[in-house]
Amino acid sequence: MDVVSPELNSLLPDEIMDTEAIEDVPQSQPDETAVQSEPSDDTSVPMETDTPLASENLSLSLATSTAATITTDSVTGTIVSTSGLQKLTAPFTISPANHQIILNKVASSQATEAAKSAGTPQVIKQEGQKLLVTAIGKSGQPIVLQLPHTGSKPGASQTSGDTKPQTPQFKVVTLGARSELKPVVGSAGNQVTTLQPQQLKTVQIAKKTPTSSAAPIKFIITKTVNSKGLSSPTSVPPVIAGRVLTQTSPVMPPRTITLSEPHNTSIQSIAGKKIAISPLKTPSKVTVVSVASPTSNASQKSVALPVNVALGQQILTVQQSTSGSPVKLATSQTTTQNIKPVQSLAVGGVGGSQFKTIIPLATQPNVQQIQVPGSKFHYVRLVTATTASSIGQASGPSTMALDLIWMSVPIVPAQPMKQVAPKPLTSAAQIVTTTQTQQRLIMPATPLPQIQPNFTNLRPGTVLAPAPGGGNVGYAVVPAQYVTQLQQSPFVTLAGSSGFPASTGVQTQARLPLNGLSTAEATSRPRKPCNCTKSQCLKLYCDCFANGEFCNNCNCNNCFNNLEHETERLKAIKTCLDRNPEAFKPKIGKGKEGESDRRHSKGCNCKRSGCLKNYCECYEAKIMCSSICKCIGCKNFEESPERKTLMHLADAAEVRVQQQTAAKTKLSSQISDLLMRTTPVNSSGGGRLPYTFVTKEVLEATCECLVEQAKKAEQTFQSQAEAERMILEEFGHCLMRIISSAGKAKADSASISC
DNA sequence: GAGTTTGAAACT
DNA sequence: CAGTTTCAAACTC
Repeated sequence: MDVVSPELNSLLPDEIMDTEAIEDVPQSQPDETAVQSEPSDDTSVPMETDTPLASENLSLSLATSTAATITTDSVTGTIVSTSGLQKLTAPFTISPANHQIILNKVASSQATEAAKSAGTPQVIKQEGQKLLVTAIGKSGQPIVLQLPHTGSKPGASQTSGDTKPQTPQFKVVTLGARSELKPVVGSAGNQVTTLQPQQLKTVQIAKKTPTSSAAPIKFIITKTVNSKGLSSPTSVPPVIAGRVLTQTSPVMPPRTITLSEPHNTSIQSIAGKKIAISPLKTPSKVTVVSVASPTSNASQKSVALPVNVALGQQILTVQQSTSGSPVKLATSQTTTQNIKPVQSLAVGGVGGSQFKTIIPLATQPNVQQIQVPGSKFHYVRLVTATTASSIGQASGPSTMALDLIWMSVPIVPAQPMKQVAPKPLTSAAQIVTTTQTQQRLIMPATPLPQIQPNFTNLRPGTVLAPAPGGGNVGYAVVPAQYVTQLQQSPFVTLAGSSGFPASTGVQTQARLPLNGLSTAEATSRPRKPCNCTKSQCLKLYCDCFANGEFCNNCNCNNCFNNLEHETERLKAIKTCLDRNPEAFKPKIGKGKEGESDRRHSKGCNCKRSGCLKNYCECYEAKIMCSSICKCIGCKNFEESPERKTLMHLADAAEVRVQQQTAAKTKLSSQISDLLMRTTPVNSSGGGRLPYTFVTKEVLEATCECLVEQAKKAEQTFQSQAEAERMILEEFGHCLMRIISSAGKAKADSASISC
């Protein structure tokens, strides 16, 4: 196991790297019932830690037994929040079909006892927040999430007399596991324990709330890497730190849940099982992502089930790997104070697949946390097993081959949750065929015109609950940049077949909006590989580095912008931030207050390009120069005729490219269609008849007829002219018969095809 | 593809 | 902060 070395720690700002607040929470609830059943006491806090969370806490839990008994299409009940001084009751609906639970606060807390008596999972939900819990693929496998306070109000929920910062806690609880898989849990004692089936493991990460109002909260990142080293980065919008409880039955595979609290988060997927998530870009645009749940299937065997659970402002992504598709995940939480051991819970996989839990502990080397100075984001290097047998077997993880996964854990203050009216999946959404055991993300190919107006004002992470009975699809608003990544990831395409075919695709590097480019622009074209030769990709000359990305599939030489040179990279990051704290922030941001247009944060300094070439950062970002630009001879302003001309030309060129592309596509399709035809039958009425009817046999027969006709003329002593006429006449008859036969065959073919 | 131009980043 | 150098992308041929 790797831990952050003192050297690395020293490189990072204290306010970021100080993770002492992360507590190693003892697994005080080793059995299912302890976790499944929330305390009957309304004032009790359903968390294992002794830190009172009060009203800031959010908890959502689903009892294993209860979930197992959910066989109807839906279960409706009430969840009661009993966190501290605030009592919240929230009606909830559990729909096994979609495995989503939408919580809405209600004014009453009366359902506490009812829920308890009925064995109903209790969910403690913070006021104003909405939780969407998506089970991992099927009923009986609910994900229980408990969310602590958002961190935006540090200490707000503290009880009187408690001078210590509140300790929001994040917990991952996994109940049971597939028999062939064992969750691996690291403990503070540098131990690795293996969860037995049906054994409940509670991993809780405590985080002290920073005294600052901008309390960074880290959250959850889910990363799935299959056996081929492919990963499925999932962006995690701002989320409230919380608890995640994953329940698995003995026959069900353990769940892998990675949680993070990102802020300005960008996820970078890198081939080679390395994940780098950049926090350096602030999502400026949100895209609606519908989260679909698979149908219930208790017998799922090989499944890739990505589940995005939006929690507050964040989306939890839970993905279950398929066989041969190890899932690597990590739970990490950083704080600005007091590093304490952090446990991550890894869950097993299916049949040789690898579910693993990475448990970052300050004293243990299995997780390395690296904070990007000033970026409110840090990397977590996860040590994971790469051999299916090591983890998938009950023999324990001691023999597992370790691999590394890097995940960024953005630190973001939680944001208030927006209530959004449920929107059913509409036809505008991209159709995703959901297999019985698979869960897919459904992302509208178009902005869902019916609901877009509502979405445009939503904050990332907003959860749109599916309309009651409106199907099994909900929506979560996530930064658009994440959608691109999702679209690239098996989460979308995937989840698919049991063989996880989609995951076999090459994992591409994250596409981040570059310097203010719109999401569409950023996502419409892949990020260019850098060609750095002298900077080692550790200076801002390198676009990859500047965008907070690792180099991947680049053409650079002597590249240090990778995990192999983490020390150097961190130094470089620190150097850049020392030089310019805004170095990794998007250059294109909002204009002055009241201005809606984007503008370059520093302005350009162009002298020769007239700001009408891509040398100009403003022009490159497709924005006009502003008053802060120091350019000379600028022509990149609204009324500039040169700019308009260029724009028109660019538009025309783009149209031409699109047309050419469309023409090529059409032509290719037509060619393919022609090649695919086995019988060249002309489908158009009155068209040509199939030439294939003029076969060798037909020709021979025709010739025989003509010869026979010639002989007949000769035998009857016909003149040459008459003989020719007879032969030609016979030839005509032959042609007529050929045509007739062809036409008949055509008709027969048509009738068959129809 | 090589060479040139350009402007941001880095350096002094 | 200004001037210079370095650097890699954009651009031209």
